[in-house]
Amino acid sequence: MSLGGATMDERVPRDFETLRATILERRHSLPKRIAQIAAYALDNPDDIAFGTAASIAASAGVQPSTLIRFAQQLGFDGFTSLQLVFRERLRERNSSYDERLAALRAKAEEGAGHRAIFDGFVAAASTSLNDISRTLNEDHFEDAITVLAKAETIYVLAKRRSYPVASYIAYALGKLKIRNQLIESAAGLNAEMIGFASPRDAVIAISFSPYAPATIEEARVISEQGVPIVAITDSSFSPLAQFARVWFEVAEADFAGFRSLSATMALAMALTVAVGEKRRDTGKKRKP
Amino acid sequence: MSLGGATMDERVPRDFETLRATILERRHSLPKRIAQIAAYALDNPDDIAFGTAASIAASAGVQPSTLIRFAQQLGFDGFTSLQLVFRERLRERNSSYDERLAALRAKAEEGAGHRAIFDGFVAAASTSLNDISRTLNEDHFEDAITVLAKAETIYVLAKRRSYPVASYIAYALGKLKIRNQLIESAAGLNAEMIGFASPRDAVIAISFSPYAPATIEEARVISEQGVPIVAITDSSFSPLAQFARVWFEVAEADFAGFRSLSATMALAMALTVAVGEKRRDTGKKRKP
DNA sequence: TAAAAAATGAGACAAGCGTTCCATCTGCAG
DNA sequence: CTGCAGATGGAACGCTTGTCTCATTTTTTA
Repeated sequence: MSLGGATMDERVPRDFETLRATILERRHSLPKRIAQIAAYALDNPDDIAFGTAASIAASAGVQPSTLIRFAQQLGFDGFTSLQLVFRERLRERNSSYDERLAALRAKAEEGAGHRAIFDGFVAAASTSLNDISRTLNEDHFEDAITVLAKAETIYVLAKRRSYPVASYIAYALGKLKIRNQLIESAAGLNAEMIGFASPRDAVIAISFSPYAPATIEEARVISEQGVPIVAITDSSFSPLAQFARVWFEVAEADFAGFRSLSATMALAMALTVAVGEKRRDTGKKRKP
Repeated sequence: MSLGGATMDERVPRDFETLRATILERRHSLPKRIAQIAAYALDNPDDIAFGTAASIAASAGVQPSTLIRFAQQLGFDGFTSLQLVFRERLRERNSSYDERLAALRAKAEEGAGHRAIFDGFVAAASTSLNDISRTLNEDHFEDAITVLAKAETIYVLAKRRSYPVASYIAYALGKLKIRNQLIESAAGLNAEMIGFASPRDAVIAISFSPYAPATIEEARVISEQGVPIVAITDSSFSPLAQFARVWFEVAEADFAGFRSLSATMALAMALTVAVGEKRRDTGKKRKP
């Protein structure tokens, strides 16, 4: 009976943040060696998650038994249960973005207010940025810059959903005083516009599934003229990839049926500025 | 000697990405049971990191010994060494959002090279998203949705740097079958276009410092016609704010002189979708 | 189809694990 | 200084772990 009472008194912290708070709170009332471990645990949470009781105790400069007393003092029944909290923390942190996005999607679907919609788009954008910064192929990036920096005129080709990116690229290239041509024409003169492109020029083409047929067709024509294409698309099966000299695979997360543009946008900005920088450098070298 | 040769032949993947690539590459040449574990490992990397050989084998539906053969086939000398790679992955991924951002920014600032430019733009975009999700005023957001949902036609007004956002809004509104008009005209008929707007319509206007004079002027004219304006701009001193019924302050981080658009973009997407949703709901209520 | 080779399953085993127990030490009240 | 309770160290224990071995099954080859 009294044992049952005792275990009910001590609320066992099940998540890392609660545990952390509990430790900080009791910090000053803990015995010396136990406090020593407490400090080590908060400083090296990863070691607690992965290490063995023996290795952790050695690193912290205490005996393994002290480690267990520490766990018990916090209400756990042993080191193993305490370690689970530290492991769970790693699991959660790792998948937090995807899970958060999934949760938001579910929330938004059941109609949980407009704030959820906003949060969803922010989460989708963050996820996309995370992904691209992990997966960007640096060699492709360098190749693309080389191709574009050599071009006399950079043509920019994108329709529909990708069009905003194209219009931004055109704006930024203009600001950098790099000659460029956005392939769009209210008068339906795209074909003629493309006809002017030569192998000394280059194209940035952007298209995601479902690929705008016009983009694909224009990319085909322009690549047959020998103009090198730098493509931003969403998979190696993209019809755009086959025409491209260099292509980037960008996986954008979506929300409410609308895919983010943040990763594509960041890549586009980086490409543009890097090309500008490369031109300045080679310009200096030519006429020093 | 022959042993030395053997170990040198097999390059042991030390980081998770390499390991993943290796597995995917050999996927089809692996024995059935081994392939079974390979698939499980890529699907449940967390389980591999934390589980014991026995528990993982049970979850994957194989014998523990098969797990070890899998590890050896990849060049590891046992399950334990393979597990270390999966653990290292969690350790690295764990670095929190802010830490990662700081690392990116540091790299971008000190490190020359083109990768640094890319990192810089990703960092700027992430920072902007962080900021906006902290500072977005929920009441303003609701007000803006109310104003826009009531509009017969939504006019979209933005030039230069903000134009990509406007073109995206127009695209998304179109997809949601919401009548809209992007205020741009190759023929210089903007004034006439604006003239059609009535108080039963609404405007989304976007402009950041240095404010495009045309945007400000058009916003002034259209507000004098009694058309409510929802503005996205960068400060309360913005000339756009004074004409607006509702306005949002969006602080975008910049890199290399180019400001991010990610926060503005996320807000624009959220506004658009939320308006679409609100219209569906009130539509249902009106004629059930 | 028969023989050889590769893959697999299942049990054995030593090493290392978390935990417990008890002797010793430390700090403090009387 | 003595007595005592809590804190600590270190050895011992039982159990689970990863790995190895070997018999059996499956696949490949001739």
